[in-house]
Amino acid sequence: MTDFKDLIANEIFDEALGLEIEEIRNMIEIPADESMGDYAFPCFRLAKTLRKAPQMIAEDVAKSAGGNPAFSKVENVNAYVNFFIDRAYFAADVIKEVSDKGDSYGRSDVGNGKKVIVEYSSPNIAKPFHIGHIRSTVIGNALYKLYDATGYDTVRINHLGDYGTQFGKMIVAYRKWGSEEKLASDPIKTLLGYYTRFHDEAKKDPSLDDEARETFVRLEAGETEEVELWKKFRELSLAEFSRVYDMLGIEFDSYAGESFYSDKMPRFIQELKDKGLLVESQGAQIVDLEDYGLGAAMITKSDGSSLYVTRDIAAAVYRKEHYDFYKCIYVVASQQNLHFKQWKKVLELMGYEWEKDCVHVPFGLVSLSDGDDVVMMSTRDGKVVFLEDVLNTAVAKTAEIMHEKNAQDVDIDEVSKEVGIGAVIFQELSNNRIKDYVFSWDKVLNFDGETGPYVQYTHARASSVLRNADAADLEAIAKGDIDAAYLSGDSAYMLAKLIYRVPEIVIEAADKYEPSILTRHLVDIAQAFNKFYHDEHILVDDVNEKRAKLALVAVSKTVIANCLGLLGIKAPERM
RNA sequence: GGUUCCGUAGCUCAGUUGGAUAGAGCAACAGCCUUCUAAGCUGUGGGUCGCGCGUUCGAAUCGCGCCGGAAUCACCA
Repeated sequence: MTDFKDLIANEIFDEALGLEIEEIRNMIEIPADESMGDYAFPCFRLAKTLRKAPQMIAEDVAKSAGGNPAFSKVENVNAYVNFFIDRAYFAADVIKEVSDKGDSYGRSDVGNGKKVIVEYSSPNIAKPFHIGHIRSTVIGNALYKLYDATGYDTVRINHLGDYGTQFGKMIVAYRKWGSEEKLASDPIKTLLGYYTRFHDEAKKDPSLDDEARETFVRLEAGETEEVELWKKFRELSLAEFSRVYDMLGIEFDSYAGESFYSDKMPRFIQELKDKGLLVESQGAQIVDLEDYGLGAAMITKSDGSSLYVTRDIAAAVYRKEHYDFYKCIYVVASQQNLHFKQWKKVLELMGYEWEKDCVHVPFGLVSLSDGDDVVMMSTRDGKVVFLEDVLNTAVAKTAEIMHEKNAQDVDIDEVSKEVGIGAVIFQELSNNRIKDYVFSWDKVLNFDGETGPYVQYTHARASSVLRNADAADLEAIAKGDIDAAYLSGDSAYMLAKLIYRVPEIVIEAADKYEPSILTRHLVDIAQAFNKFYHDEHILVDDVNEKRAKLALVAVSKTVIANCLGLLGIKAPERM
């Protein structure tokens, strides 16, 4: 595919301007308005060095840069030099590229096989998956796919919250009030019941908390009885989580959670001591980070047991030694910003220079509305929306709509899952990660406008047009036997331009750890396709015109499916 | 109180690493199915880009100061 910025930079280049080709390339921008061309080169900055009015510079550049057949027009407007690309040339270029690449259009090899670890989802064992957990899960999955698509060698880690004092609590509760049959029949709800009961009782009798801490100490010391119970809780929980992961189509390469690092910590505690970083404070061992404005990072509690930071240090070093990563990405809520800053600082003080390659990718908080108030989700107080309920409701609503519309030749069972779950994922990925939001049923169940179903619908619509085409037409476009001159209308051109940008958008989304960049672009593509669909009749009598338009439809369908795939969403043929 | 993040249309949000007249969707209203899927398309109304000062040829975007909201600040993760 032609790189038009390169092409333009080479046209503009002139030693008298005093700019390298690469500098010129970086200055080229895309005008806000179509009528001002496809690419623009602003000359303001040159005014100083050339000691000439920017308009005059633009005029000169425009004069010398014309003449290439790829451009239909090059003109200056005030200080801008505007480039108009020849539309037929452009459409032919884009269609050929997407047709050749097919499923791999949008992928690139900028990662050059370097190892990238993505840690995401990481739920706490023994607690239900709620709507807050979807963020790390879905954003992390999209980032994994984006890194995979840009040529990195990826490892997906589910850093399970399967350790810590909470398991001391759970074991104490189970021993006091537990029942094996209840646990087997509905594990998560039963475990959750123990957990909430523990907290209620501990309010009255604080000695329970001490008992829980002691129990965790025994668990960490490897006492058989505690370890057996903990194993049981972990396995039962994992089985339930995998049901949700299956619905979302999400997999992991490793489930090495916090417990995995339990026996790997003493080495680092010793190392911290040896390096003179560890200080005793009120019976606990800390690293003092006051000088960096980061407070104190607690490494071991006064009873000697470990903490979050300790386990994360062990995990990071283990991963570096085991995977030798180029980059390790942590998709974890912004609530833990301080924790990650402390942890990185400790690694830095320990002399691990590669801590710079560890990236915390934070995301905003999901809260619930409670009357006029907005409240944080709380499993304990029952103020919680379960992810599985949201997914099931979205699927049911989709099936209802499909029945209303009398969908023909469609497996409603299958497609309603793809669309309903796709809607939930899509919504999660459509805003900037960092934004907080308040969960709303109306919003997740809205399938109009900038939504997953809208994009999927566009894909199904394109598929439908292709089904209505003749075999001879499809054969011709497969061979590339088309006349792109029929694709110079505004809406066809707009669509082609958006498709052209997909590979760079994928790279940008990965670089910025921001799947929403791709989601937004995908909505733009769907809008452009629908406009094209309405503006121009596709299956016209004129064979050449029909084939050119069909080629653009086929290419659009491929691109939409590829982009949905990168977000972890299915692209049904009919809906 | 310290630190970090957020503030753009009634609501939810984009805004291309400082550029040309600030854009979508939802909601409201008005149109478009005897041609390819109306989960669609077209149009109308709706803005002191939280406020102020500064840097610059140029600021929603960068700096500083306020105002408002959120998260977080040692034995949870």
